[in-house]
Amino acid sequence: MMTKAEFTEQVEKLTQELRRGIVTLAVLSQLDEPQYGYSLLKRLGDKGMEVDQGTVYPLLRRLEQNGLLQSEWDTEGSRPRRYYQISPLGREVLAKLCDEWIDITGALNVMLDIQTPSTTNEGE
Amino acid sequence: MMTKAEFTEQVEKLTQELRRGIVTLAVLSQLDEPQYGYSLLKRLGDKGMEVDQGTVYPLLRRLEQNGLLQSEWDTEGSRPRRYYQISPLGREVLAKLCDEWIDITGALNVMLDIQTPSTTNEGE
DNA sequence: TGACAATACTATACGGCATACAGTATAATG
DNA sequence: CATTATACTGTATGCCGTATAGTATTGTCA
Repeated sequence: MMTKAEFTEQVEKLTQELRRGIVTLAVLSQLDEPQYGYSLLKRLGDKGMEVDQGTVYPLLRRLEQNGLLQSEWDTEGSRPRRYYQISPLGREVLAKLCDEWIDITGALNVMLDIQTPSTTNEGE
Repeated sequence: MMTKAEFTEQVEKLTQELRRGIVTLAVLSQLDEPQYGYSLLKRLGDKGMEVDQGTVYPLLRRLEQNGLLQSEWDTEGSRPRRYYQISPLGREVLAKLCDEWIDITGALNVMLDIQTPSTTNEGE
């Protein structure tokens, strides 16, 4: 038997998996202008994507390590901040990922029978 | 330095992460009518979502273990097939996940739209 | 002024899942 | 009768998000 709590837990676990990778896409898309971890965190939250500190900071480091981001310290302000910005390579990758994203959402929305306002309703 | 091959590899890795969890959603959505692994595999492919055997079979087992699917053997046909179908619990979970999916895509599409150079030129 | 919350970052351990890889076995096709 | 497509099982691996803990500064309010 499955209790209500276990049901919720299941949903949360699957939702987490659902968000996986998508957060990366979101982050890359928001780093056209340089931002530091904390500000990015707030910005994503403002736009309706709540992300944990423990997700964002490792993610930023990973992305930089992979060459998709560039960063530098700003020690002149009130306190040291590491500003991240998308790199040229990152832009290329982002473009590819956007394409993939469109494909994926297209396929899935058909399966889920979701009416997307962006897709043209030609045919049928 | 990043070679072309490494670039592609990066994109593929991130795409994989992007698809993560989404495949689950796709599978659940396609199991209103009972299907066996192999037919599901083909069906997903037909709808534009290529998935590997090594992804689908473990996924089906996991989902059944979690109570989201029900399955039974059909040994009467030409060869034994395990037919999977979504369970009542699975339906509930699917509904929730759909809501999440809509939220996530909504937030992300806004973020990605901001990036499109053709749209807003305000602000600088 | 001194305590506490918010800011801002780093580091490590853990668990879940997709994939790779390997294996088993039957049916259809030529 | 051998090869391919079908159809499933099982294990090992790697990556990532999260939890957790830790460090240290800034701002605020009493």
